[in-house]
Amino acid sequence: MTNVRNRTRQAILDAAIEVLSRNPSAPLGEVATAADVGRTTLHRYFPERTDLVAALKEEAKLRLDEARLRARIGDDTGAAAIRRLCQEYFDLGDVLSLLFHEQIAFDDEGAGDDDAFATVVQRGYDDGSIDPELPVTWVQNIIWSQLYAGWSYIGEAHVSRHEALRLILRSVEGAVTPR
Amino acid sequence: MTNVRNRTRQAILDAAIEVLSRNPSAPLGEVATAADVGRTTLHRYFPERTDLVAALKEEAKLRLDEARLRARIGDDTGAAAIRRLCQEYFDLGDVLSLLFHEQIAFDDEGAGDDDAFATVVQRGYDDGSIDPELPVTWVQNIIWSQLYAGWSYIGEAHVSRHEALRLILRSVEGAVTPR
DNA sequence: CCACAATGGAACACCGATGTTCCAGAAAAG
DNA sequence: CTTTTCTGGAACATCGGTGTTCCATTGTGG
Repeated sequence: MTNVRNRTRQAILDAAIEVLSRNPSAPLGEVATAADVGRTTLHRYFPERTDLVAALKEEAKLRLDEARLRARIGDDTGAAAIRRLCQEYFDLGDVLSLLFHEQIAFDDEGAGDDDAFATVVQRGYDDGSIDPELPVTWVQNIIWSQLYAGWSYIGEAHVSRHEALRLILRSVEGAVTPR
Repeated sequence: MTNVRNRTRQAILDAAIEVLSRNPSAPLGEVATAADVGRTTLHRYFPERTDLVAALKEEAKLRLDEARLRARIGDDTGAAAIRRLCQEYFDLGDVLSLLFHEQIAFDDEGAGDDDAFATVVQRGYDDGSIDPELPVTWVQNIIWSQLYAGWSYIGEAHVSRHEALRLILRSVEGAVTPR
């Protein structure tokens, strides 16, 4: 039934996120294996590789939106909102690496997201928690790059997720706060 | 003669840096074309793809070392030294993207480089220009991720190299300075 | 000018990933 | 239990990148 199909489809997507985030050009067979599914079945759900990648972008965008909602970026000062946003994004884990390796990142998030983010930063300019010298897009870049740095740091330095998150928040705040 | 050979070899390496930094899995034919060289010739200098990649790592390490020397990281405060290091690294351009896409980055730079860097950061701890809460490796991560962010920012936001560098330096300094 | 080195194009075999088809077995729905 | 759906393995054709060989051409150095 459609229930089974959804479950299989989701299993494939999850596996794809895990595998392709580490190696964007991994063969589809690896994805299928990771999803505990035959390669045939994978092709049944996503006829071509591009179809899988497209669905993956959708999925990523979805999770990104959810994270943004959880962060309640409308509350508090701009900097505080961004801090919460970083925390939520951090928990996305593999999705982040995926967003990096593919060039799906910023521009592609959909206009709605960009606007919401711009509003937050603007609020930060006004309430004095974000340096007005830094353009909105640059603030965005800082966040992404620090998140990526944090995740790779976990792998390199054998550090807990918690500690990595602490460093990320510290660095982003330092980079964004007016001097 | 060996003179001609060196020139050809270098042309291939330069082209490889340019092409593979944008797309690490680009076919060798593209590299050859970019180098104005026949694919046959490329194979004559680098029999297998892995040979080219290895030589590329050498070349990158070389340029990295040169940049570090130019930065004179032994002088001034720790933060000032790191600032100059960022400037020099920034000028490496494509090499940076290459170092990112391959996993050649940090760990692989050779122990000598790591030690030199650790010394600088330590000096920063002592002279109060770098926050002692931030581990050496994390400072390293900040630098790399901000440099990468800066270069992608140039492509996205249509901003001059100079402006991107300014933002990088501003952000790194903010992230590293004790509060 | 001559000999030798270096080059690039063409043709080839090879390999791994991709996408397709077919079929038999498992699982869910009725 | 029976029917229908979903699955996964095997076999296959195809395609693009890789690495090799051969040969004719260019050009560099003596």
